[in-house]
Amino acid sequence: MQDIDIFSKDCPTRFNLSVISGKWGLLIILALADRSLRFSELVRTIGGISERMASQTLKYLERCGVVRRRVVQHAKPPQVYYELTPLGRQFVAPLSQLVEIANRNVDALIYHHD
Amino acid sequence: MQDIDIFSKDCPTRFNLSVISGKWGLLIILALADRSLRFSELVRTIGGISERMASQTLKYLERCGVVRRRVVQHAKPPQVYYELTPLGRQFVAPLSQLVEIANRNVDALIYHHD
DNA sequence: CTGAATCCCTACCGATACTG
DNA sequence: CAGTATCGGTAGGGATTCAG
Repeated sequence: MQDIDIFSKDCPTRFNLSVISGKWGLLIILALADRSLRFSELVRTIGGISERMASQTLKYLERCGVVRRRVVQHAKPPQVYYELTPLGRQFVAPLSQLVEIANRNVDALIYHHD
Repeated sequence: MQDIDIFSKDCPTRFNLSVISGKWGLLIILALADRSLRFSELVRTIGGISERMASQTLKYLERCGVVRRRVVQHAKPPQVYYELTPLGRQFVAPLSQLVEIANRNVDALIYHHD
């Protein structure tokens, strides 16, 4: 714990938070919160996401150790499941809280023009 | 509350979360968590942020009702303080939790190449 | 001190088409 | 079904300069 300062320019934690700073990371993590999903299920679940971004973001989250990819062998057509790792699961609670806050204040939070 | 579905394509909440999805929003909110800061204090606090992005992001957060701008009159040179609104303060707790998780797992979370 | 203005670049992202 | 490949637009962001 000790010397980590998120306000420091080169703080690795700052980079780590990029798992949710993108457009889709947060949504994917929450989509997988309850149960593992197949690729196409995930795409259908998250309205507006393209297959390209689903694939790309999943790969990124996997590389960060947040998501695990599980292939069901001998299945035709192939089945690939995605699920949160224990590490990824830790993010669910605070992210859910953020969403709740945003929901509660959905009227106040709107961008006020001029 | 009721019908808000974050997985729906046009969910306003999804947009609202853009206050933290950028590169600087989360850091600014946490920097202002303890006390209000002047513009240059904020820039110095958050390592690596440019004046341009500080100004731009603050304006954005202000428009969203998360940050309030307070000008001290009759001060020369001018003093401008930024502070969280009650709405903004709600985000502090979950965001702190995210940072803590990222800190705890700073080694595991690193992007794994190949 | 507190920004606004400009320039420019890149990374992100959407759309579409294609593959095993 | 589960992706990859390619193309191109756009918004995010850095560097620098200027202004009240």
